[in-house]
Amino acid sequence: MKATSFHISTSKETPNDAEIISHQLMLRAGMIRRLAAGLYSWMPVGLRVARKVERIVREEMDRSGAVELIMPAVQPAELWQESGRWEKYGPELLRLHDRHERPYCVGPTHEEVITDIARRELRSYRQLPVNFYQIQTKFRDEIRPRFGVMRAREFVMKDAYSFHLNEESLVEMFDHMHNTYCKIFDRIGLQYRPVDADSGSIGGARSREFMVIADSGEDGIAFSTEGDYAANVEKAEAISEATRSEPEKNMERVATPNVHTMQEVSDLLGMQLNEGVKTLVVKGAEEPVVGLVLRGDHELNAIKAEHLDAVQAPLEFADEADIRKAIGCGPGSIGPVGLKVPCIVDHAALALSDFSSGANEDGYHYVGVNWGRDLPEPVVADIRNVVEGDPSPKGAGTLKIQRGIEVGHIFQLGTTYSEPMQATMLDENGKAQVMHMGCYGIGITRIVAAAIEQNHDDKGIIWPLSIAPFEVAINPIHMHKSTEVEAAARSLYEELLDAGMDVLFDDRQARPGVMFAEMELLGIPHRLVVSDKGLAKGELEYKGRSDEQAQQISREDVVAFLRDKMA
RNA sequence: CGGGGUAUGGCGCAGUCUGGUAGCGCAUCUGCUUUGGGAGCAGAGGGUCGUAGGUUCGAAUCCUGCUGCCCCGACCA
Repeated sequence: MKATSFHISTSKETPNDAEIISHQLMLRAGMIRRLAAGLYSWMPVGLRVARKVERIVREEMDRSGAVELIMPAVQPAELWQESGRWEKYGPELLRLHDRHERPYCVGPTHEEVITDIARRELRSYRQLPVNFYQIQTKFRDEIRPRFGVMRAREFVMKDAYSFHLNEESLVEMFDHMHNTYCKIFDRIGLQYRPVDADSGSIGGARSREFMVIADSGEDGIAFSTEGDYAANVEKAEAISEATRSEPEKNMERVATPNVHTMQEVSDLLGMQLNEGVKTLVVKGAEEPVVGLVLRGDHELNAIKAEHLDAVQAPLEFADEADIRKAIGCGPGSIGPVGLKVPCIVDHAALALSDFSSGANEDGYHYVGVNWGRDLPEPVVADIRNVVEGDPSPKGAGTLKIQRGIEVGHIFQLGTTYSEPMQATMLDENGKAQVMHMGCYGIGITRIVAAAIEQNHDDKGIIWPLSIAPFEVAINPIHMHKSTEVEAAARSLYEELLDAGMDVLFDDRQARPGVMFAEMELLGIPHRLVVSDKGLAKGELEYKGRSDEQAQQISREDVVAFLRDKMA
């Protein structure tokens, strides 16, 4: 590609509404342009990257035996009513009507459509297993789109759906896709980690997320210092603490006027955060409210809490009026002793002795509280987020926590969709069986942003070779003044094209400083400089994007040299 | 949805408090000079100051409504 016939549009200034580095650099490099909240145009440079990601995903999916198809973006409401998600999905589902006032939605995902296809197309177990995939634009009406294409409303996803005679076959495919995903992220060149995950609104039994490690990630991931245990913090199991010690103190009621937060209470009582419990009040499934008791320094895990039968899903905190009505005091003074509503206690809180808690009376707390003695042994559950240093749930090692960006997610759906939508086929005995399903997603456009989060410096993007918009940039110095430089640059360009390389020839007559700065901002992995000085010696200058120093190479050996660099 | 902020040329901003000819930097265009790290000089083009209404002799500026955008949103018991 010649720069004069391409469209490069870079900026020295950082747009003020871009928070994270990938968003800033994508705008500065002219990869994307915002149209409206969460809606972006992919400009030529950006599209080249997205297409390379797609190509790798497509090649590996094809190699895995999956078959590509493409389904409509707009889907009839009936299908979603059949699966039950028309009601369940909520405002993230963009709903619309056609001219006949028939209801439709813009697909945020395609389980319904593919299940409809499967029940029409797949009649015999002999056709299974089969794995269909597509690379297609999705729309999710996010509450708060942000971070550019990282959390956009419209985005490109690779989604795959597999169908099976039985669960064994599904598990086999799940493991196969797990491997395929590892190959994909290895090929792209990302530092990532597969983790256990909650399956969320998609439903189903087991799921794994593929996380790109980055401090700006929206998810926490917990992993063991020993062994291969890794899980999303949403899902990571906080295992029971050591048994508690014997009571030494008597329970006492103390005045704690005008203190509300756990930190204030602890400071006033001269205790550590982890020597008391806090009680959060949420809406119950049957009772109006339910108390959740945690050790003072721990955080509630909303996902775990809403999986509890007693707790309303989705999780919602009780407001102050509800709390006063049910408990008789305001938030800030609630505790499990004498609590008039059902309560569930986290393992770590249960392991405390002589602890502090709210007294269910405004302005008072208890100290020296002990389970079993001062109040009955409670219902216990894992309802907290794991923290660094927690023991690994799989035995050896302790947990560490990193931030990650979710770029892939694979699920064992089982019969979550096939059952309500009656997707059946005949088994070897001629009996109708409900098909088992798996589904497998990769955020194509999010990978682009995630790759930048992981690979950049103060000059700009540093693309992994596999997804760079161009592999090599040719920067001629004073080409418009030197016919030698021009001729050499043009023949170099042709030679590299013939060698199958993806070349950007900067034939714009720009000053050297401008060319260098732009090529670095764009993150092109390899740079060749053609100058009179070098040509006199039969040399070109080479610099890798993250090299400290440029080096002189022989003009003759350039293709071999680059091939070696790209290997 | 709740809270906060913001809206002035393509981008980044000043001007608003204290009403009186709409400005700066980047970008763009022309010319000359320059040429190995986002050039210099000279000139040019481009803005109904988000929108609707109000106050006033006069509104980017004061008042009211609306809209867009950005940020934050149990972590507290």
